[in-house]
Amino acid sequence: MPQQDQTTDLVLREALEANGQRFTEQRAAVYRFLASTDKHPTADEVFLAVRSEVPVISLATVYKSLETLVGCGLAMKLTYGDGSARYDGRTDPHHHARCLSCSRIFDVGGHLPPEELDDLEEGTEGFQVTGYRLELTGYCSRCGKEQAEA
Amino acid sequence: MPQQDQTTDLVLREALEANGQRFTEQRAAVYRFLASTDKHPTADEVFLAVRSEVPVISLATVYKSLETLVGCGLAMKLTYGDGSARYDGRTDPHHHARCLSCSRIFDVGGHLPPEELDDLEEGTEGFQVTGYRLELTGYCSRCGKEQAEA
DNA sequence: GTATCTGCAAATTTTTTGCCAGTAG
DNA sequence: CTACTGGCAAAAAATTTGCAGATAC
Repeated sequence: MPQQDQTTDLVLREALEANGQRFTEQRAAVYRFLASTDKHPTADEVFLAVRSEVPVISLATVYKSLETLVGCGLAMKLTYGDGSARYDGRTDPHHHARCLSCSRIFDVGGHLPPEELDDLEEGTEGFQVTGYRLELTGYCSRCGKEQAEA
Repeated sequence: MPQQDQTTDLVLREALEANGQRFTEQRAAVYRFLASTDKHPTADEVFLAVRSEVPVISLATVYKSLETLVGCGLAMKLTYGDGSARYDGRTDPHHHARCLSCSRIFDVGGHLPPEELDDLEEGTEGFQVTGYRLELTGYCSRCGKEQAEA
């Protein structure tokens, strides 16, 4: 097992134990895949990818594992209008850009300055804000090109 | 029919015609309901509400009508991790605050200053930004109170 | 008159659940 | 050991679709 995977496994083990959950090979495989990609796969895509490394895993287990990871703060669940949920292994503050044509998700760095959030919170009347999610919509370079050519 | 409904119907009619679609009583009922509430109902909730006014409408038609409205720019489809999509009849720029406890959605006024968006777009490398969506997460006044009491 | 829309029921898609055997701690 | 997990298959939930009759224009 590569050095990097050992580190990843350790992170996972500690997060699981902190939440009173057990470390299992299936959860590790799901987490390793999520941590290794900058894509934002659906549960089914995770299943297909993981199955090629850990042949014995079921789709239901992938769903359960993903929810466990989300519960431990090691992944984020993203939902868009296209039917299935997507999962993101990055937990540092960042945003997403979603292509309206091909539905792929891209990472965007940076974060809003605190004063902007304060301004927004002013209008919330007793709503206690703990976080936020920002998503740009538009067309990725590939789809934008196709549009221009059409 | 109240004056306001006549205006609402006219808006709908024009938007539909601009998109080559027909004005129907079912679409009007769905749109009137969406425009009259500041809730963010699911398709099923729209169905239940509309059915009490227009007894003969089916859930499938509600789904079709909602998609038509979204296509005409008269409504927005919002998805969260809780299974079903929600629809928002407000089309002016505004944000949402979602309660992590009860899952209700609240409107938040205001919009980001353009320079913030420009900053974000810098990191997108060829992604052509057409819009954005910002969502605050936290606890609404009702659920926040319950938490404090517990 | 004709293309579009609706209602119905059936199909699809996505996600969750119950239950028994297996395994981590 | 004992409780938590995984696999399987079945169920549930959400949404979409095919088609015949109805309707807007």
